[in-house]
Amino acid sequence: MPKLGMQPIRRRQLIQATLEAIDELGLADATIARIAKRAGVSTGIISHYFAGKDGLLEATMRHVLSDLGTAVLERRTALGNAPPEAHLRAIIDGNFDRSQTSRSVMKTWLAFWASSMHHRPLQRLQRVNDRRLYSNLSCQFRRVLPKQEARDAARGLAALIDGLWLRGALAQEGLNVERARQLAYDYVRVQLDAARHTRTRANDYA
Amino acid sequence: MPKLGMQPIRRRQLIQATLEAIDELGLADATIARIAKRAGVSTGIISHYFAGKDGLLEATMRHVLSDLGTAVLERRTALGNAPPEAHLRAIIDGNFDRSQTSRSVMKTWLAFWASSMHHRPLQRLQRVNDRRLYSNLSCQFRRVLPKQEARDAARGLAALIDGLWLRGALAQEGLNVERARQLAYDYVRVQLDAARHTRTRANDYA
Amino acid sequence: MPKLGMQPIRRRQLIQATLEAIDELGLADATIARIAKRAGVSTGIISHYFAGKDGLLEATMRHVLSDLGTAVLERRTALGNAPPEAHLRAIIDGNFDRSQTSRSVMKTWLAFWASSMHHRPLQRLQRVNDRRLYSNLSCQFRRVLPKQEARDAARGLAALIDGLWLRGALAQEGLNVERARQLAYDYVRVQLDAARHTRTRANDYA
Amino acid sequence: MPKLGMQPIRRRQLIQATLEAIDELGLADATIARIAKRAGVSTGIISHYFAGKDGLLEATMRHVLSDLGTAVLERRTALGNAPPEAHLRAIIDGNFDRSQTSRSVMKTWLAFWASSMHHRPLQRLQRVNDRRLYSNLSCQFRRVLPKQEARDAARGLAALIDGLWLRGALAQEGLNVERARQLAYDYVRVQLDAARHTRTRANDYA
DNA sequence: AATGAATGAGTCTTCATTCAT
DNA sequence: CATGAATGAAGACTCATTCAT
Repeated sequence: MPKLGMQPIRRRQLIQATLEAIDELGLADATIARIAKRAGVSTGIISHYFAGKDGLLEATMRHVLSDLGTAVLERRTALGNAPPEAHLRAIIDGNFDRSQTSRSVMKTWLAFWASSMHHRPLQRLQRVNDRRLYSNLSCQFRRVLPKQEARDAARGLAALIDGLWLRGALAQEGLNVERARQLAYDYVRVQLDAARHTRTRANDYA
Repeated sequence: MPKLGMQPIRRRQLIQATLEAIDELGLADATIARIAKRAGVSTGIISHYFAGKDGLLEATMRHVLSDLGTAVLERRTALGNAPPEAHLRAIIDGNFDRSQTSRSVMKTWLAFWASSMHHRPLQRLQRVNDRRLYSNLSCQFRRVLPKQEARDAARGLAALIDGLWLRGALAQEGLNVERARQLAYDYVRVQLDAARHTRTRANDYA
Repeated sequence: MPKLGMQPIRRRQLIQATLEAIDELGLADATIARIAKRAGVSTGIISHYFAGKDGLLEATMRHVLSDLGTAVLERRTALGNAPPEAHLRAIIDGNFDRSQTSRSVMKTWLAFWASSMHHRPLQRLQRVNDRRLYSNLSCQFRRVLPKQEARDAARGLAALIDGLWLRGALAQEGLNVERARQLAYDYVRVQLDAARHTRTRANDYA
Repeated sequence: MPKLGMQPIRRRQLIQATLEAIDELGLADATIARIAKRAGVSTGIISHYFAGKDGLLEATMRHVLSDLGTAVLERRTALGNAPPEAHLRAIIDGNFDRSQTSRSVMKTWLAFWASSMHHRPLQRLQRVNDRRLYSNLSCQFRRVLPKQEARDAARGLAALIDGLWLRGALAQEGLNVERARQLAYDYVRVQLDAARHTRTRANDYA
């Protein structure tokens, strides 16, 4: 019986199995045989749905990326045009969403980062994401900071977020999400405080 | 007798070739055949000197790690017991030393980070390094900050450094070392300023 | 669905090819590439069905062993509880069955004997077989001989059988099965005659 | 200082190391690197003295063979023209001499038997030895047995000796030399008794 | 005489992909 | 839609041999 609409189901199954396999074995040892076994399907099906292993990996990365985008977007749409600090916190929170801080996803991210250096399609995905984070941050900081300061604040915060993530992925004890978020909040506050002082002082001279 | 003392020469040669191969092809495609060809030697020699590919990779990571350690140490020994800010800047400078910011080394780092998640020996090396950076930073902050604040400042700065590095490795335009250092310096200054205010205010109340 | 139930067919094919390869080239030169070529399949299939070369060799030895067991058993089940001499002759005949005296099988045996000294799994198989022959013989001799004599007769006959086999394998002219069997029969007769004399004499004294 | 007459010393050293290596690792894993290390010399020296590994193995087999020949000959020259039984026992004793029943030598024998099937030079050595044993036995039996009986007795005894040896090499508990010799003696006695009966009966009819 | 560095052919194994069913 | 048998290229590793010193 040719079940209808199997495609999305199978795709989700296989992407999930891929994440698990990368978590458990690492990207290098996540062979399609093992992924297929974990998903409870045959190896042939992977080529059928993803046109090869690369397609599956790309789809998996796209999936994780999309989760990240959603996690951020959800928080921000709720805010309307709240002050910059709220939006910046929402972006931070999105980046430290539970969907992004599970060990399996963090490992996958790290693996993708490394292989994106030599894989055009992955590289494109990763760069789009990088720029999105940067421009989101930059845009918010710009509401209260001069252009150059806004950019630097965005660069610093983006680096801080990624760095906290990275060290969390590598550390024995894992990522302490609460603490990471707090450190990022602090960074935001400091940058915004600087803005306030500048403005105040500017007013003094007026 | 055959040429004596070839071992250190060959080892250096092969480690260099490994770095280049990882830079150009990525860790996954850095086969011993390609590494050997690049070094201008036969494949057999790798097993002879490193007891297999894993040994070569471990030695390569150790080499990069040792360069990093040296880069930091050199700057700090010149300082004696200068104030914390000087030491913190020296640590930052060491981490952004030219030996650590070449594209080839940054790619190698990223590759090692990813594979260290599933490779005990690499994991050990990486963790030792991680902890060294943290404890160095923590130690300096502790000279002027209460314990908890010092720790958080160290965590933040370590993450910022790694994050700047990471984003530099991934970015199309590469790492802007000058700007990265400046952002890290700013972070240090902010943390130390906080300390000064606290102390000043404490004095006010006295 | 792909061809079903290929496994037993392929396994038999590959075991047969292994026997031929060992016969022609010796165990040391029976590479899986050559075995696969002889079987008309690719090398990969060997790992697929036997999980590596060792698995194939073990399966091959097991196959030869099983043939030997069958050759002996067939002859003995036909005998019911015939006198010991008949059973002993059946065991001898089984050991010199055509399935065991082809040059290819004899060479394989010799090769396995040699490598069983340093290969646990093969050693186990070989020892089970050795003990089976000894205990079968011992058991039959015991029906007419005192314990100690029965054991020695069994040891002698087992050695004679293996020795005839061995020398047949090594000799230029090959194994003369008829003559070998006759020599073994003679050995049996002599041992049993000794038993009869003893008993007769015992009766004389009665 | 070019030491004089190193050749025989080195050769003996290397042959001894070869025997030990085969004992410990098996022929397949007795690489020249391991043999050389065991002998405390460099690998190059093996080619120098034996023109390659095959030469070393051949020399090793020749050495063992020569020990066997000596063990038999020594015992027989002491006998002069004693009766056949004494000579046959001497041959048996020589074959079970301590130089031939150490585990290391027995393993080596087995390995050589197996590889002699596909190595002309080893095969030649082995066949010369086989025939020597057979003709020695045959010659002694011939002194008291008709031609055909003598040949069969020789074939049987040769097989028995080799079989006892073989099973001793393979058995967990090793070779029980005393028991093996006794079983071979028994075989001789039986054959010679048969001769005596025949002759006696022949006389009766006279 | 002796070394051991270096080679590179040869081995086993793994794995993404294909395809007949 | 789905299977899994089969392929064969590519990988890491081993090892006998060579040769400059």
